Amino acid sequence: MKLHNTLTGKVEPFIPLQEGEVRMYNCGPTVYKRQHLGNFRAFITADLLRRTLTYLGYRVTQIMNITDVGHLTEDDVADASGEDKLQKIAKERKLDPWEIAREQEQFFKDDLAALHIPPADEYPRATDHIPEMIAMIETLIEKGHAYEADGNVYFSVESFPGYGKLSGNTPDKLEAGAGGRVVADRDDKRSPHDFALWKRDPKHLMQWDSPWGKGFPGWHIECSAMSHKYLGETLDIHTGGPDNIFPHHECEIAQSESIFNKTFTRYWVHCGWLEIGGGKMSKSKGEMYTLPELFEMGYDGRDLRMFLTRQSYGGPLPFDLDLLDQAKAERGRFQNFVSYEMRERPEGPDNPAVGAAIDAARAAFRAALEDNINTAGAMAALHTFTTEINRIGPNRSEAENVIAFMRECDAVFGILDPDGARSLDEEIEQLIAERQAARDKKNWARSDEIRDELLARGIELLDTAQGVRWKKT
RNA sequence: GGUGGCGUGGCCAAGUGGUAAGGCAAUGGAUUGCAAAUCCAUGAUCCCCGGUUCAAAUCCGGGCGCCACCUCCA
Repeated sequence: MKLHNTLTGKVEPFIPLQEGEVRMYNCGPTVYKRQHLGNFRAFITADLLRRTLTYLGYRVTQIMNITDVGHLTEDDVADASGEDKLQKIAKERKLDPWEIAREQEQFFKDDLAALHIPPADEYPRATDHIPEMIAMIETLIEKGHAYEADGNVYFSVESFPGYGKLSGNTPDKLEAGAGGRVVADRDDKRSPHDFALWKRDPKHLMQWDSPWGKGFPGWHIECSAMSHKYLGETLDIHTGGPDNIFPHHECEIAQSESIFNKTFTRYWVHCGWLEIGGGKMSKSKGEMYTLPELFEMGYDGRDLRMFLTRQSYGGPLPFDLDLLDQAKAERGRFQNFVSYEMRERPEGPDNPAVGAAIDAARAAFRAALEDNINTAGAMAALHTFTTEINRIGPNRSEAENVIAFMRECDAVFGILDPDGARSLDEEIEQLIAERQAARDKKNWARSDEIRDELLARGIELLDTAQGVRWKKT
């Protein structure tokens, strides 16, 4: 298995700290507003990693945080009007921020389920880990990495020489390249690059007691605290969206490594942006789609999975409805293959080419995944496979092996509907029978009339060599 | 200004030294009562200009274009 590591900028062999076991932390959602499709690219990437590692035989422990405390709107230049997003929405909706956080957390989990993303081992909430964060901040102060200023606590970036190793944004570069954007307008900070560990703001709706008075934690410390609690001092994998690289993950490294004096995360994995109209899909910009909106338009969770997984996770992914249709059509090809082409196959002589094709496809599939989760390559292997099998025309038992293999691969992609009990109501069964009778009499007009009627009701009829088949559209 | 990424056929996209996977769409053919599905066939001087090499989409240098981060953001 090879993975692209943001820390080195290279694809490198993945070797977990403990053989066969992977400890993975995923930066989760900020629960103040419904997540949109772009957000889910990061969560699908985490899911894909977990599924791939599991497929390859690793035992994976997966932790995803829930950021329910909200972030500082202006981490560096917060002032009296600086407001937390959660708090802002709460005011607008005249609701308790806790209520919104819990409601949005549930929506998030609903959306994960709709995307067929199995739950992580834990979804720790930031607000449930305030004592752990405070303890870490105290340690940072003791070790000289942080300082208090009037109820605020800041991390001193210059106390950590490794700052910038993840993103390339070292303090000198930030200084040189600031372009007027880094402004030292907070005089209680020793350096404009220092970031908040604990904030004092009487107007803030979520408040906790601390050694520095009432206040609330800075954004970055929660991930250092929770990853440590659930996964230990060194993580194998830490994931997130591209926006997390700087400053969030850079700051996490500074905090955790300053405390434990050891590598915080061995492999940093970040997905690329989901782009719409040439730019990123973003909560703070207008154009975006939530899952319920897309379901309303007739796409289902597996179509969205197909769209989000069919190309490599690392680069930018353009989004528009035409591309989503392309993905839906591509998924339809696989679904059709397992649900119809390979069903009710006739008995017949064995063909050794079928087993050989499965072996070859499995090897190609696995090799692609091991190469930095090359999903496009793995998909291509399956397309080549299905075409070859369709050409061969396997017998009944061979077709069962083919389906089993496709299901095996789908443990990674999660794009195939399980063929549950397939039944139609009696009226429809009767119409199908009536049409068959009409066809036997070559009454094509009546036959086509029934076919059109059923199509309008979402049942598509297909006349095959094995008789009439139907599928839901 | 700094940092990171991207530029491959109509669309999407693998491939990072040996002469371009795959999907979507389109067209023709086989099959079909007609369809659908399926199978077969058809398309690329890999952004530009130099250079290295027997050999470059792939390495090096220089351009051009696009995106993002540096402020909350997956």
